[in-house]
Amino acid sequence: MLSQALASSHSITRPTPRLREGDRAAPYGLDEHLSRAPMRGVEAKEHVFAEGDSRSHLYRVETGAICLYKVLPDGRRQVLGFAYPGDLLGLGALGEHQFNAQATKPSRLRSLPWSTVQHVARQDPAFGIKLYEVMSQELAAAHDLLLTTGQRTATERVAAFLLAMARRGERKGEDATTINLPMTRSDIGDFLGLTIETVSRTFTKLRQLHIIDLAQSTHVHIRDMEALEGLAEGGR
Amino acid sequence: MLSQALASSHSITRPTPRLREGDRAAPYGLDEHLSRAPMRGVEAKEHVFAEGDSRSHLYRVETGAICLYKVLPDGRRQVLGFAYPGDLLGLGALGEHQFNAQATKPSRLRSLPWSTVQHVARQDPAFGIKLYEVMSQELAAAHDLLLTTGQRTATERVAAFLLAMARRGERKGEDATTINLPMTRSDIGDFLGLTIETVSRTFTKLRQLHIIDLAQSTHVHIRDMEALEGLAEGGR
DNA sequence: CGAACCATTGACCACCTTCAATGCGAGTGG
DNA sequence: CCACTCGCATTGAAGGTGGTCAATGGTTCG
Repeated sequence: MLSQALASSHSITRPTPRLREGDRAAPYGLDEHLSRAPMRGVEAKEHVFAEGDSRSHLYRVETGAICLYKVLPDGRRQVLGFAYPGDLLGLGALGEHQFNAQATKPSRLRSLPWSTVQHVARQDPAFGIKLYEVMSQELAAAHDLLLTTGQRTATERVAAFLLAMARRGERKGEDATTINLPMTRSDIGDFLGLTIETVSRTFTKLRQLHIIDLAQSTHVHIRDMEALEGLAEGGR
Repeated sequence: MLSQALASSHSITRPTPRLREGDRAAPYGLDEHLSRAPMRGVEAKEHVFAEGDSRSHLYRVETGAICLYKVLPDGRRQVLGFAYPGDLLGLGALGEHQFNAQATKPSRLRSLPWSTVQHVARQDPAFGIKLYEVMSQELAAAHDLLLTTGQRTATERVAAFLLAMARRGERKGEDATTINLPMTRSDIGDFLGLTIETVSRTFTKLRQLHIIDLAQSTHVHIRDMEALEGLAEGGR
């Protein structure tokens, strides 16, 4: 058993946990309801919901990008993740929302009242299990981010972030070497636990190393994928 | 609606998100099975399971304390949390465990095969929903830890950690001003994203400020709860 | 064209890490 | 019973990474 080999900690070599985006795909049954649900448009910087709001609706992002974050009383902000088209929004313990959800650019979402979700749950006894699996993926994504913000250096964090974005685009059929960043440096910094200056300097450093191109600040082209992967894993 | 007031970010004042321990209480039905489940003993430093192991059992901690962590290839470690008596262990997406679970001291756990869990799920249509709620709490705890490791200073992190431990003890009927730490400085450091030296120095600093007493390294007495709360919230 | 916002770059510095030595407590064997 | 050892915690000194403060540059939008 593996437990034996782990008698002392710090001795494990595994595939690096990657910074993953929680793919919040909707379970069957819910999909149909969502596809018929009314569309809600939000402008850039507008909030879909805020921490403390009662959990009135379940959302699915159709277009745009939503930034999920928590704030400390003095304004320091931690971005927990981003929701992209196809992702579910608003899942979580009953009662109130535990974080804020703010559009980083004009976006559209399908919104389904929780009463409908509960209706679906009653129809489908396996529905709860599916929600559980969605939450498990969210939790795994949060754990990966914890590992990143808690242990990695600035360069590693930015490299891991870019790779995660590239892979996300790839899964959606886009070119893996081309990344479009639908968020500001501030969003990225607060996501990775860095300041905007450090994020910017790290981008510049990657550009000077010929690992990426930066035509515009929102448009990244990966020149050297292997180097980027090397940096993300422990290249400091 | 609150969304209005949030048109610009960084303008929110809410009760500070506290570093919370995920109370992994078992849903009804499962409890009965768990109470009859065989007990498994683990020694200090022994692993209950490792990342990559197949998810064969669901555990409930009966005595002791279990450290949950992930490691990077070069050995850097992020502790995701600790499981104490009453907490469930081994929940998560199907397939493989996503992190390691290692006893910090001699511990005992009830272990239930996943086949039994699935049996319970078939009996109780609401069981999935309960699992979902448990995972939601886990996710909220992970988000709080993210906010802490990503944004707080060393002093704030340690203060928040001590407060979380004090409140946990309080909920179990213990004196809120007395904390027993069933883990090493290394575990605490890897939990908070700090080195053992910084953790140790911060403890010393809190002692010199007459906020805590440190009879032994594992035994903390809180002298000034309000000061500790102040530090945790933004006292730097 | 001007204004507002965001990103970049530079200089300085603080906090935390790193490296190293010492202290302390528990367990073991002489 | 004491000496020895091992693991863990504490303390000190030095250095680096990333933060802070500030100025400049670029882009978008009215």
